[in-house]
Amino acid sequence: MRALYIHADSMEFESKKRTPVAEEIPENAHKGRMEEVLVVFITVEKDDEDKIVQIATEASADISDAMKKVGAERIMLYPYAHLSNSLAKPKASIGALDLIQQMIAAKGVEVTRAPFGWYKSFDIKCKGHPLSELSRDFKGKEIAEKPKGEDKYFVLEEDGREISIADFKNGSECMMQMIAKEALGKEAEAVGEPEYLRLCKKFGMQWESMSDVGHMSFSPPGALMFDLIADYATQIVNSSGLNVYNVKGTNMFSLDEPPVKEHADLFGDRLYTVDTGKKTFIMRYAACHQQFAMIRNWNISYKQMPFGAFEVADSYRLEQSGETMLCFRTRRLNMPDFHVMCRTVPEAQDQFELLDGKIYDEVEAVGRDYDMLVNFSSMKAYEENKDLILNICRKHKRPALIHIYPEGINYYWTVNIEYHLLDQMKRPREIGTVQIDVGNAKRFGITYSDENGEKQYPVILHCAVIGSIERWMYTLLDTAVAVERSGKPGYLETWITPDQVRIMPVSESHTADAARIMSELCSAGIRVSLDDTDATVGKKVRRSKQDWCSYAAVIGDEEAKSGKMKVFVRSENKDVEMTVGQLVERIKKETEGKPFRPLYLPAELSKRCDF
RNA sequence: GCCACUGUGGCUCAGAGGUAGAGCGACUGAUUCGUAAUCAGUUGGUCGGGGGUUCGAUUCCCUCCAGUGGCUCCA
Repeated sequence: MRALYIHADSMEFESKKRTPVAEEIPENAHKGRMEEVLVVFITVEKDDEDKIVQIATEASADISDAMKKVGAERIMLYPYAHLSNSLAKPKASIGALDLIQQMIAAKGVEVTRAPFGWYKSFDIKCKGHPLSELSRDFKGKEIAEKPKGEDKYFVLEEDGREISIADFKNGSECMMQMIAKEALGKEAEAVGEPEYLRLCKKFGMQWESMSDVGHMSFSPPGALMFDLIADYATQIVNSSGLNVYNVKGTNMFSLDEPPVKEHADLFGDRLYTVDTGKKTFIMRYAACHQQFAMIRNWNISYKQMPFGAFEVADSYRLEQSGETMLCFRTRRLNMPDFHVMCRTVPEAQDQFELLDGKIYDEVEAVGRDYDMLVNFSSMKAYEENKDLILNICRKHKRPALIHIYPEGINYYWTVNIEYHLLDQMKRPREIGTVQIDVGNAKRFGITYSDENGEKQYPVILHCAVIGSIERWMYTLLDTAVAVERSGKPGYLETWITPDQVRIMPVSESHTADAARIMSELCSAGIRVSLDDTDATVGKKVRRSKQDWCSYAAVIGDEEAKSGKMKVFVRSENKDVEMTVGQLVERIKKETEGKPFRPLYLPAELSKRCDF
C-alpha cells in the first residue's frame, strides 16, 4: 500500500462523477472539509489483498504517529488510485480504508474518509514545512504460518545412535557451536570487526554504495579472483564424471507463469521483484528457474540419465538490511548451481553421496573442514534417508546434527545437508549444500521416457559444491586470516593471487633485464607485475609484501650476472635462490589443474591508478 | 526489520560550542637507490544527509541514511 501524507492548513473535496468502481454513499458524504489536517492519499495495491489486516495495522499506527509528529489535529483519508500501477480489487481497497479509519478512530482521533471510486475535485493548502509532505510504502508483515509441530534436533552418530542435544558432549567446536546456535538458540558472544574485512579491502571487494543494500563491487584484483573462482567452480562440476550441460540464463522470471509463482510462494518473502508496469518479475534466487524452464522442453531418455545442468547464476535474495555480510550474505550473489536429473530416488541417493564427496574434497583441499547440519522436511523423509546420511557420517568419521522440520508443511525437498565450517570468529558458516528435490520436476513439467516409453518425473538434486562465489572467497580469506593468526604472513594460493610474481628492478639501468625476465614468465602463463616506479628498493619490497605477491624478486647487477634470483616466497616467508626457469617450473607445478586468467590491470605499477 | 556502537580530505586516524589537524597516497622537483617507508614542496575536507537549539554547530538535540556487532531470518 502506498500513501502520501500532506500536512495542510485546509483540505476540501467534492465528488463529481462516478467511476465504474464507485461505492454507494449517503448524500451528505459527497463534500468534506477539514482544517489543521493530515491528509493521507492512499493507494491499496494488489499485493496487499491477502494481508489487509496487517497493512491496516501498520498504516494506522504510522499515520497516527505522523500526525503527532507534525502537530496536525485530525486526519483525512483520501482514496487515490494514482500512486501505484498495481491496484487491489475495489472491494479489498474499500475494506482496507475502512479498517484504517476504524483503527485510527479507536485511538480517539478525529478521522474522515473521502468516497472511493468517484472523480473528485479538491483544494488543498499544504503547509510546506520539511515534514509536511511524506510518502510511505506499507508492505505488511507476513503472519508466520503456525507450524503444526515442533522443530526436532538431535545428533546422529556414525553407529546409528540418536543422541539428544543435551546428552551430546565432546563434539568438534564447530558442532558444539552449531548446536548452540541452531538448536538451542544461544546468543553468540560479541566480536569486534572481523579481520577478513581488511583483506576484502586489500583485494578490492566492497559494498557498492550507489546500489541497494547488499550489493558488492569488485576492483581489478577482486574481479580477477572472483572470475577465477567462477572458472574453478565450473571446472569442479565439469570434471565430476557426470555428463554436464552448461547453460546460461536470465535472471528474471514472470510471476504469470504458474510454476514460477508456485515455486516463489514456497521460497517465501525474500523475493526481489522488478515491475515493468506491465508484468511483475521475480529475480531468480538460484539457477533453478532457468535450468528447469529449459529442461522441461528437452526430450530425455532414461538412457541419458543421470545428467547435470550447470550455471554460475547471479541470484537475488532480499535479505533484511541488518543481515547482510560482505562476501557472505548479500542481496546479489553468484551461485555455481548444479542440478542433477536422476531417474529414481535410489539413483538420486547415489549421486547425493558422490556430490557430498566432492564438497568435502574441495574444503579439505584448502585445509578446512565441515560439520553437517542435515535437514529433513518430515519424519518420513528422515526414515527414508537415514541410511544415506549414516553412510555419509561414516565416510567422514563424524556425527551429524539432525534437524527435522515440523510436519505438514509442503517443501519441495526431502533432505538437504548444510556444510558448515567454523570461521575465525568461531561462527559456523554454511558454505556448501546438497539437497534432494522431489517436487519441482512435476511443477515445471520436466519428464523423461523410461524403459517402457512412459513419461516419468525425475528426482532432482540441487547442489552448490563451493556455496557461492562470494562464500568461497570468504572461505579463502578466512583461511588466510587463520594463517596470519598462526604468526605467519597471510597468503593466498598462487593460482588465485592477483600478482603471482613481482619484479623489482633496482634502478633504471636494470629495466632491460627486468623486461626480459617478465616476458619469460608471461609467456609461461604467469601473472607478473613490474615495479617500475622510481621508489627505493626498500619501498618496492614493502609494496610487494603489502600486495601479497606470491613471489617477489629484486633485479639488479648481481642477478644479471649470475642468472640467479633471490626470490621472496610468501607462503614460506623466506628468500629462495632460483633461476627464472626454476621459478616458472615451481609456479606451474603448484597451479597445475587450476584456472588461469591474465592480470586485470596494467603490469607496470607506474601505470596503475590508485583504487 | 529490531537493539547497541560508529560515520572527520582517496586511505588510517586526532580534535574541539568560536569558521578544521597529522601521517600515508596523489602531484612537482631533487635523488638512480640492494630487501617493509629517500628528501623537500604542493594539492586535497559543506567533519554522512536534512532539521532544530544557539550570536555562532563539525561538536548539543531530533531525524534520515550508511557501516560494524548481536538478534530475527536464511527452500
